[in-house]
Amino acid sequence: MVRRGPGKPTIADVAALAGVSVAAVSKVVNGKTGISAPTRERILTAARKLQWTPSAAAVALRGAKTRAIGMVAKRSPDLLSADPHFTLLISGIESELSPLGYGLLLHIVGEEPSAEEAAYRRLADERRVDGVVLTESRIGDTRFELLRALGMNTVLIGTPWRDDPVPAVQASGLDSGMRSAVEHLVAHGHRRIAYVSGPEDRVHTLYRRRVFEETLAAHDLAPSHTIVSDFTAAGAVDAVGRLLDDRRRPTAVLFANDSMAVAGMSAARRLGVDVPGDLSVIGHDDLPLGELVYPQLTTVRQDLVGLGRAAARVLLASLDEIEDASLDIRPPELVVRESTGPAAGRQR
Amino acid sequence: MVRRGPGKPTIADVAALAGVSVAAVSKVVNGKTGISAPTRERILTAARKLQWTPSAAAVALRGAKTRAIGMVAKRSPDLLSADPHFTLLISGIESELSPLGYGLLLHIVGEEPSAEEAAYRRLADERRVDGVVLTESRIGDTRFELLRALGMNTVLIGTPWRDDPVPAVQASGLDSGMRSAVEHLVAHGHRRIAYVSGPEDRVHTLYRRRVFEETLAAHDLAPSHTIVSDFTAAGAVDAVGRLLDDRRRPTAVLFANDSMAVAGMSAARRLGVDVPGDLSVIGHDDLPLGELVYPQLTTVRQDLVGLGRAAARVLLASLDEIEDASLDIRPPELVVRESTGPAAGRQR
DNA sequence: TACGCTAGGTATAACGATATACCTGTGGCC
DNA sequence: GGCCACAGGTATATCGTTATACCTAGCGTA
Repeated sequence: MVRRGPGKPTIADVAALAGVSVAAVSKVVNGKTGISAPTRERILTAARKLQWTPSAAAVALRGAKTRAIGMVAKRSPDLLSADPHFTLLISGIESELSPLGYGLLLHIVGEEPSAEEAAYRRLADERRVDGVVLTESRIGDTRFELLRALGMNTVLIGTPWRDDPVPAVQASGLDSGMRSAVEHLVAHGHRRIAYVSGPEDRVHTLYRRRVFEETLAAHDLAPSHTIVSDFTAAGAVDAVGRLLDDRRRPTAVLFANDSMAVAGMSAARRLGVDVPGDLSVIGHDDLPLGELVYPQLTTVRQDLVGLGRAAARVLLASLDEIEDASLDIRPPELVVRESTGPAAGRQR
Repeated sequence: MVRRGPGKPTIADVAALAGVSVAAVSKVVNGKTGISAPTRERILTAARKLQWTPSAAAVALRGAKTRAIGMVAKRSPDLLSADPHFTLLISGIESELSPLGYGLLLHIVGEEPSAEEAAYRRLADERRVDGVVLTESRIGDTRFELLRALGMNTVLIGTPWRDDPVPAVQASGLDSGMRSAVEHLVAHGHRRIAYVSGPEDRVHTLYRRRVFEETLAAHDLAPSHTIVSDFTAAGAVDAVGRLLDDRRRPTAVLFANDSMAVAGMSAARRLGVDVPGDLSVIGHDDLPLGELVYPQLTTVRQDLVGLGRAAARVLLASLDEIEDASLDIRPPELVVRESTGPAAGRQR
């Protein structure tokens, strides 16, 4: 049998090496007073020599703090990788958690309705995390109640459904992105503008559609088409097919995310429709993807990393890890690139 | 002061409700023998009624098993979201971990050299995870030694550097993807073929370049250009610029990942070079992105989800959670789409 | 009858860190 | 000189589970 390494040092080993009690070591590493400077030094040196760090499990058991945050992403792998929305949020969250030694416990569940709830329940029941981040606020969302019942710290990225008293983070001037997108199109002479939205159970889907319609109405216009889609490439291709089939086809389309927009652009060009010559296309989120393609995608930038960071800070504040949760999130703004132009039939 | 909910039930509460000792409860939930069927039922009912689940922290402290796996991704948020490589791996890993109640603790660190090591060290020192997944095997990789020294279960996704005795998962027939990509091009009459690789410290970069050169050599050809890039869009654009500037410009380019390939295609078209008419382009990984764009990207498919799953299984096996770690990973294969065609100057 | 054996439990010591309560020696002060 | 205060510690209960050792009743057997 092999010796299992040094067997992992414990606080007792450090105490023994420094010639003090375990309590003294604990006090030093937790910054409590009552230990003289020379003793403190001896203890710290001993800890360094043994490469000792407090065991997360023991700390968690004692203090009921796990120093971890949970997040459940409800998406199929394919969709997840096609749309790096989550990835950016996660990056933002991590960037705030890391410096404080917090970890992010991630669960990816499929579309089965019960899987998500089960995942949250497990995180809470097993006390694996100190808080959770919720994304994609949905109509009739039951997750808040569940988590409140489980006594879990929660923060939502997005707009709460109704007036749910859940802490939420969102950018100020939330409608500015969609509004300036529509106005950009109108200013370029577009009169028939379509919207391809995400699934209707999302709160932001309805919100953005409302802004879309209101902005058009302010210019005495109505949506030419509104198609409910599903964030997939296939959905986008299908939507574009239907839009272009129409005798009164739109001259511009807004998509609910960038991957649909890119897929839509390709579908249009495959049908012999030039972007932006015959059809202007606008995406949403400003993922790196949009800059990669030709023509580059005009899109509504959303500060996803900022949203992630802000969400993390809200949780950290309610865990008394930081004083002030506030962090300003850049408001959504239109990024004009190459996929939009003057309305067809007007340009010459 | 508000009563803090039910105060979270413990095993003792369950035992009390069932009228047995805590030990009896523990035995039942862990499937040990020595408890009669009726008592077992009483205990299970009590547990259900109280919604009790063992506290992860206490279990971890006792058994030294945290039921969590760690992973450190070393990338900037931008790069991470441009290239969903990691996302797919994570999906695969999660799909194996979830059913067994294991969690994935994710850390995203920037490019600073020390950050990654610090993250691994922290995972190990604090005993937050039972094992870690390593990706992107690098030349002169120090992570294995570090983790071995820390006594951490480790699995590498990719080819180990030298003969490092670290458990690794990779597809069989690893070179088949790159080889058939080159052969596809040669068969279409391409003679001047370039390769835009990722950073040179990656093991797979060198490996693929070797396969690239060997396959060409088998057809009495040599690489027209080899450019070392960095997985970014800017890097790809720059590379394409240099390739097309050359009087003896290549008629085909292979890129080390799909985002570079897509960015490269766009750059070419922006320079008035038709894809695939004037330049054939091949990517690597087969991310959903490749199907979104126009023309659709010919690429080398890699079973990233499978690799993630296999890695998770190796760890689970070494943690005695499953018997057999084996899982077959689909070998890399060429997916021919629209971005490749006959060599320019040959077609008519 | 005494003995052993087993099924079906119970009591309790870990696991590692922390907070609380409790010592102890020294100096200051009246 | 006697007493107190306080710096600088120590000893230990505790968190929730699990594993180990140990009971105990009931039955079969010599």
